[in-house]
Amino acid sequence: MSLNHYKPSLRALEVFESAARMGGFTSAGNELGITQSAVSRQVGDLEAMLDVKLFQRRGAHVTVTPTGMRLAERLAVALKDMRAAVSEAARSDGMVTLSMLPSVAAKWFAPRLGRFVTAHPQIDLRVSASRHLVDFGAEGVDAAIRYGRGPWPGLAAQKLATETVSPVCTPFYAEQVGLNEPADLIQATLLYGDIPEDWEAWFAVAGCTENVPPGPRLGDDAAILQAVLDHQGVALGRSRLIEDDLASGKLVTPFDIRLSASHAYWLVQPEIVEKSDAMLRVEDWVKAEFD
Amino acid sequence: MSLNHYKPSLRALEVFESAARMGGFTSAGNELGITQSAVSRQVGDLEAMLDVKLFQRRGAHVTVTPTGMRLAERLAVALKDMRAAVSEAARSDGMVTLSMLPSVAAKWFAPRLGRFVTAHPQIDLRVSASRHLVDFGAEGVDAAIRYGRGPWPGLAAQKLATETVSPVCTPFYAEQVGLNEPADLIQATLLYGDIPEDWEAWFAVAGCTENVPPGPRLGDDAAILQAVLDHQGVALGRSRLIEDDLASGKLVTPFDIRLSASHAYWLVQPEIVEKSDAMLRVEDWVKAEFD
DNA sequence: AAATTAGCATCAGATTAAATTATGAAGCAA
DNA sequence: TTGCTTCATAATTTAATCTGATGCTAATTT
Repeated sequence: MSLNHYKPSLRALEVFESAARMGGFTSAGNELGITQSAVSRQVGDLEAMLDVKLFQRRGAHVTVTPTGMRLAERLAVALKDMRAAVSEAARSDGMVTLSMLPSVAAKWFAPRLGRFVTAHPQIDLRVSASRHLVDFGAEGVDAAIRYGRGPWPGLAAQKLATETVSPVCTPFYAEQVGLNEPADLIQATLLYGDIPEDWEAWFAVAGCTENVPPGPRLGDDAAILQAVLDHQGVALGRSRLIEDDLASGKLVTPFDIRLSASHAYWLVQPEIVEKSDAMLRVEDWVKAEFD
Repeated sequence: MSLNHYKPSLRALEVFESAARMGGFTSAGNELGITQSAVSRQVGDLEAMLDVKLFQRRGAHVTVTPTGMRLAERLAVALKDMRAAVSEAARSDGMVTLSMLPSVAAKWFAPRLGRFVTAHPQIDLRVSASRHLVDFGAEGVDAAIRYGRGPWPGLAAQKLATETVSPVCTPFYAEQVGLNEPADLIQATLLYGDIPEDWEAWFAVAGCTENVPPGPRLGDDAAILQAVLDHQGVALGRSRLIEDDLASGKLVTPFDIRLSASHAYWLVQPEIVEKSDAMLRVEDWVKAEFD
């Protein structure tokens, strides 16, 4: 029956889609910059190949059949996607997208962004701040700064830095509650973050035998730091994220007792992918900034 | 800079996608049934056209760049869609898909299906039973039987039939409750359907001045008829949907008082689409069955 | 009814795109 | 080094696609 069993050229599909959308072969030819004759042949060949009527001919007019309509609609979507993907790819040269947690973006990256732009004006560096494990290919992300235990399957991970955690609060809050030694924390509001076990671990390191008082769990580290800045309580601050606020005096660490964090910062990238020049420079810069 | 600003041939994209997925030009060529050389050229031309590096070359090996990776992933999805659409279209010849409400499918269509198949063995008629207003193109539906006021914008609607509604219940239930005149319904459980106002309208037609008692609203007409068959109460039955159960004696209409329904049955199709022979025959059959 | 018009089909030939073959170079492994 | 694999490039061939002329059909106008 069908000799040439279906695997029509994409060109034929493209032409057909236009014909269906424009409602005629002449206007489709117009849109595509080819003649009516060419459109007619492509459509005819496609119909023969699929052994399906895509248009009903009646003299000077053609009308899509339901089958043709459905095919055309699906092709239209796919073609649009392809064109969008292509034009994005064409635009994305010299662009590097870095994914990281909102807290890292706000507290580590943002203060350094100005310096990066000065050092590398030709690189279009973008940050995608999100809390989920990013899908590099699908989301157009080139690399990620992750906070975790690493490594991750299928991904190349380079350890950037470890850090310590210690209680932080505002100077005002420390004085108000009277934080002189770890045991005074019993009187304070403890804010719990992404890794709630850390408070217990810190109390152990501090040699404090009292029960660890409970407190609100706000979830997002950026939100917790904001709460601390608002004099809401004491949180365990990650050394890499509180540098700035300590330097400016907005926050203080009332005790000099630090717990080594169980998680570290990593620079993560898909394994099979080749790094661009821009990417390599971003990578070097990130590593340098973490030292 | 870029002479041939982007509008690469779909073939080039197809070839590139394969190369990215297979991780090499030779194996891509293999997959596509062409030579390595052809792949190399397509990819090279594509890169030149977009002015983007899609692969990093190092002697005998190529590695996708992040940009290439992202492009390839998106193309892969689109190409898969296109191929699926094509092979579905090829398969869907002589097939007609009819959308209707589950209640209509169960009570009107199902009893007639055998007859249709006998009369038109060469037509592959499919029924899509759903309660939402179907999107013909996207869902691959050729026509719909709708119950409503019509017409609908962009759609060609032919009125099939009007109908009447009247209370129905099982003979057992009628006797148990003692349904002799409309006022006896006060003692019964009234089941409310998609158009709850109808009970009130029917009471008015019946000349019954009592307050209409409340009752459960089950929503789906098919569910309501099932509840009636289970001796759960009295519902307003649409004449077109209860024919069978009345004929078989499973249901009775205790009073011969009928309300003309505000809604009618319509055969609905997209306007711009050309009906196939199979579709025309289905259409004729549906109309005939509604008389 | 005849003429006109718009739009599609079809054919032979021209043009362009794509693929091939042959060859060279770059990396990698023994 | 010597193979071995794989990609790049160039010249050539092949295949796909397009064109232009012409004929056809159905609808519309005269």
